[in-house]
Amino acid sequence: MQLFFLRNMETFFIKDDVHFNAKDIFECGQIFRYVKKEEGVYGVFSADKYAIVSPSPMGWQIQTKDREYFRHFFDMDTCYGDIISRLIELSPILKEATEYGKGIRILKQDLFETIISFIISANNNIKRIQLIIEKLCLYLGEKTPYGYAFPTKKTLSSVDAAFFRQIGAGYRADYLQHTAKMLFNDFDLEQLKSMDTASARKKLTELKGVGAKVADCILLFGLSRYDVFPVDIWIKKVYHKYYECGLPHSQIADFFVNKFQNLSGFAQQYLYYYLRNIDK
DNA sequence: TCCCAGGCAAGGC
DNA sequence: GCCTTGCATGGG
Repeated sequence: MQLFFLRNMETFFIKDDVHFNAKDIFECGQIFRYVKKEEGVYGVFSADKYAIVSPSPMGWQIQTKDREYFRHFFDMDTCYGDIISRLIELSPILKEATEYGKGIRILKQDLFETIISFIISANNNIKRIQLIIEKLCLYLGEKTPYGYAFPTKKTLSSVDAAFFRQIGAGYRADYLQHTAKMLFNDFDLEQLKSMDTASARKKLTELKGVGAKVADCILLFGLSRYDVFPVDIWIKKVYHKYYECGLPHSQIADFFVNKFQNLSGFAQQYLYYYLRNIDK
């Protein structure tokens, strides 16, 4: 096993835990700025921070300048074993889904980056989403020794829609331009943290390009709200394959939140990852 | 050529 | 409220 050592980086280890697996964490669809270096070895960016995750004889090795940030980022204070057993009690299919994706952890991502990234994600495929975000960082992000940071609110608000079109954002260019300006000028992200989930969702949908599904992704990955269930094309397949199927699209999220309550976000991510890789 | 991708906004009813 | 349509782009 080759170890990747970086200068000026601290190292910490996550002792062997079946509920921590780099592949599951990064490839389950929750995050776009990661690079697979070799089997089990990933570089991951969050805002202007960076870490390398690799398996080692002492457990998962995390190398970073921002140790505490990434302990929090990887949600190390949550016991995923408990969550999984409770989910299995709530719905039988979660037994297979959590077995398949047992190494998933829901990352605590940078809020601004999450908003912009998931606006780009709408009606798009993951490869292209990653490519567009990569260009965003390359052209507007600060250069660091390990790659480009995500652009700041100020920088992102200073470019026009033509820039976003040029990097391939398509019709989302206007949403991005408008929302970047809103977030820099008069939209207070901090207030969202003290709002209840329903109010925060309503507030988020005031942003251009943020509808019900994107808002739920922002709440889940950027605000650590677990009483949400983002419904995209894959979750619709889950719904029709494993659950009842008489509800209109707009009520499917409520159906799942009613079932999984404050574990909905976890359930959603296991089911999404499972169906995307099993069903294709 | 058509269909699809972590949907949204706008307009019709 | 729910449903339909148009929407940029690149890959299959």
